[in-house]
This record gives sequence, C-alpha cells and structure tokens, in this order.
Amino acid sequence: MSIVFKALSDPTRRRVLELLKSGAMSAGDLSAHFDVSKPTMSAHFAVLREADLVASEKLGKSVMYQLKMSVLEDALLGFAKAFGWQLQDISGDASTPQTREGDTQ
Amino acid sequence: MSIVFKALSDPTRRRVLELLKSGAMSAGDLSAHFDVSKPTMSAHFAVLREADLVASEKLGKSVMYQLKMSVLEDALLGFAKAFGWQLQDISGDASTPQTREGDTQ
DNA sequence: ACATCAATTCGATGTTTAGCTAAATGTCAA
DNA sequence: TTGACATTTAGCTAAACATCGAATTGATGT
Repeated sequence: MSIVFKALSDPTRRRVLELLKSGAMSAGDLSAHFDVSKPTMSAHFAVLREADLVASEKLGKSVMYQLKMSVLEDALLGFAKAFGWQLQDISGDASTPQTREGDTQ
Repeated sequence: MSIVFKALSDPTRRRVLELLKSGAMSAGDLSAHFDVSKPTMSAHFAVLREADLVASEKLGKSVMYQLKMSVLEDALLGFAKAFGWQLQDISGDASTPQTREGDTQ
C-alpha cells in the first residue's frame, strides 16, 4: 500500500495513469506527453510496474502499458475504508477495458 | 495533491491519521504508539502539517493534533474523480468531530 | 530563579529519488 | 548483416528523506 501511494506521489506518474485510463499506450507515445527524457520516463514506468499499477507487454518494437484499474481501486478503497468511506463507480462511460481478469503479472 | 500522497506514502503517518480519526491527541500520546524516536515522530507530524492533513494547537506543555478530515477527503476525492469514482461516507459512527468549521490552520 | 517536562530544532549519517547523458539491448526492414 | 528505431540499463549528480542523539525552546510548578 505504501508503494502505491509512493507511486501516486509524483504528478508525472499520476498523469501517466490518467492517460492509460482511456486505453493501453506504448512507452513512446506516453513519453511524448511529457517534457523529460525517455530514460526518466522509463524509470517512472518501472515505479508504476513495481507498484503493480500497470501491466506491460512487448509488442514488436514497442512496449505497451496498460492500467490495472482494479489494483488502483483496491489500494484506494483499502485506505478509504479505514476512514469510513467507500468508492463508488460513477463512470458513465462503461469502458474501463484496461485490465481484464487473468492478466499476466 | 502530490504532497498529500507523499504524506500518505508512509505507514507511520497513515497510522497517525487513523489514530486521530477518533479524536485529537497530543504529540506525546501519538508517539507512544510507535517505536521510533520523538524527533522522528516530530518530523512525521511536520510532514502531515505541511500537507495540511492535521491541525496543531499548543495546549499547555503539549501540542494537540487534530485530523483535518475534509482535506483528506478532498484530496482523495479529487484523485478518484479522475478515474470515475466517487467517495461515499459509510461511517455509521456519525462522529468525525476532528475538524470543525473555522479551524485555525 | 530553578528544575522539570513536552516538543521541536540542530547537526550528522545513510538511503532514496528524479533527472541527465551515454551505452546496451532487442526488433524490424532492407 | 547492416541500419534504424524503441526501450531499458549503467553510471552519475543533486536534492530530498528518514532517522538518530544532543541541544534548545517554552510552559508549569516549587
């Protein structure tokens, strides 16, 4: 849980997760949204992987990253519950195809 | 927002917030719950103050700390909303007297 | 004034982090 | 096989962090 909050404590990483909300994206495409070097972005991806917030899959020359929505939800929920809150899904979009059951890693 | 997640990324600090959920507590009483030095605890308190997650008030020799529930809620909610979630209060306890309107910083 | 107690600040130390450039790895296409 | 491209690893610096013991501040009681 600490590791998730640590991952979330950087604005670049939070923004990466937001970008991944609308679907999987390659490391390069993600990096294009930010003004830091590719190696730096790669390090951010590693932190997100470590926190299990994203899944990665090599696809040809690229690496596709995918948000693991349920992990994010569980972490947030786990904390919120301790304070008498519950997480309620209000996304009218009904998409959230980021991570289905049976994901590797 | 980063500063809040950073504050939450330490288990000691999260536990402090949980302890404060049931009411204000002095720095000393809080410290007694942990196995680290007083200066270290004082540093943790400073981080929580910096994130505006607690209010502090000198009371005689002691310093009382109080959870600023609404700040925590707003930070969490602000993030959750970006992912299509909402925070719902399910605390049957109806207490939450941690921070009333008009608190001095 | 003085001693005492609670809490913080100071100064030191070791660890982690974000960022960079340069180099290595892996994949595809010619 | 060579070259181009995408990503990660290696190696570094500077800044931030966690932790401690010692010293300091500030309030209370004698």
